[in-house]
Amino acid sequence: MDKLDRKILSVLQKNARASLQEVGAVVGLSASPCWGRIKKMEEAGVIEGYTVRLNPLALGLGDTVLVMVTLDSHSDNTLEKFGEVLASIPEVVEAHLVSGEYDYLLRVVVKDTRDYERLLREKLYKIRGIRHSQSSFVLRTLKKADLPLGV
Amino acid sequence: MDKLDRKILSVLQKNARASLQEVGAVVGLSASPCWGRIKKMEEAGVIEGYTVRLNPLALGLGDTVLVMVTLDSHSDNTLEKFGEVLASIPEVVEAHLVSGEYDYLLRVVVKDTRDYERLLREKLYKIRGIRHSQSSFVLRTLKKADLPLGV
DNA sequence: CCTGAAATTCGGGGGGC
DNA sequence: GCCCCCCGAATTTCAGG
Repeated sequence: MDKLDRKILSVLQKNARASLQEVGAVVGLSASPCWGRIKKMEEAGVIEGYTVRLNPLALGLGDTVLVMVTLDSHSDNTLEKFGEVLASIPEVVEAHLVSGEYDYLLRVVVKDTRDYERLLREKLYKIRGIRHSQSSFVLRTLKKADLPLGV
Repeated sequence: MDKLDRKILSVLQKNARASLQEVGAVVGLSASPCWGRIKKMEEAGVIEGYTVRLNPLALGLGDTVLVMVTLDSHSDNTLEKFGEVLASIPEVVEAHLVSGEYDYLLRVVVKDTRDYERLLREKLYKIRGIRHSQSSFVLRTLKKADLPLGV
């Protein structure tokens, strides 16, 4: 992981389909060493995969909701069960155990507020062990940036 | 945007470097119509780009912090200024205007708690117009999923 | 809108420096 | 380590159904 590796990652973060020659041109290498470095970072687990950035609105997913959750009990069992249930709800795209006033922060993506109400009623409110939850709608996204690689 | 398009996106979300033949094999098409559909979705803005999923820990970025911010004033000017300042801080990887008890939720990625303290002191606390802020560390991530495409 | 094939570009892997 | 070159595979274009 030297400066060149970080430069390569920075290019790939902006466009993961850039050809090796394009990557090489930016970082000042030819294609083959770039290829070797990328393979190495894939094997080392630095690169976890390649994905597409989608526009949720264009897909009919108009609302993102941040849900702050507090659990009743903090036993290993409750925690594990909660994780399992969340894994089975596709609208829950992120779930984090956090420090502070509440226990979890979920990011939920839905079509609209009606869809969210349905999700709350049919899925989230049915989860046992939730003491309290608070929903916060994303009204506007000001920034969505790549990881800071310092290059 | 029919079922096939969503299926293609679902494949690309899991692996944006899948060859057109691999994509085609999954959705039941040959390579060329897949290519055409992908191009169309790129032009329509459904696909915003391709990126790499990185392991922050492997890059020395050990801590993710969620910062809830309340502003003093909600004038257009304050709001715009705040956005501009956030744009210039690479550690702030996401910033959302939200409904509810506070105004903004930021996602900040740093090396460690010392690094976060430095960021707070040198950058965030210097921003004019912040009434209150509250930091919440991500202790564990239970889920990180693709957008729900219903396929 | 698809299939299938042709032309072009790219990925993946050697050998030399 | 990197660069250059080669071969097989992928992308992209375009005929025809």
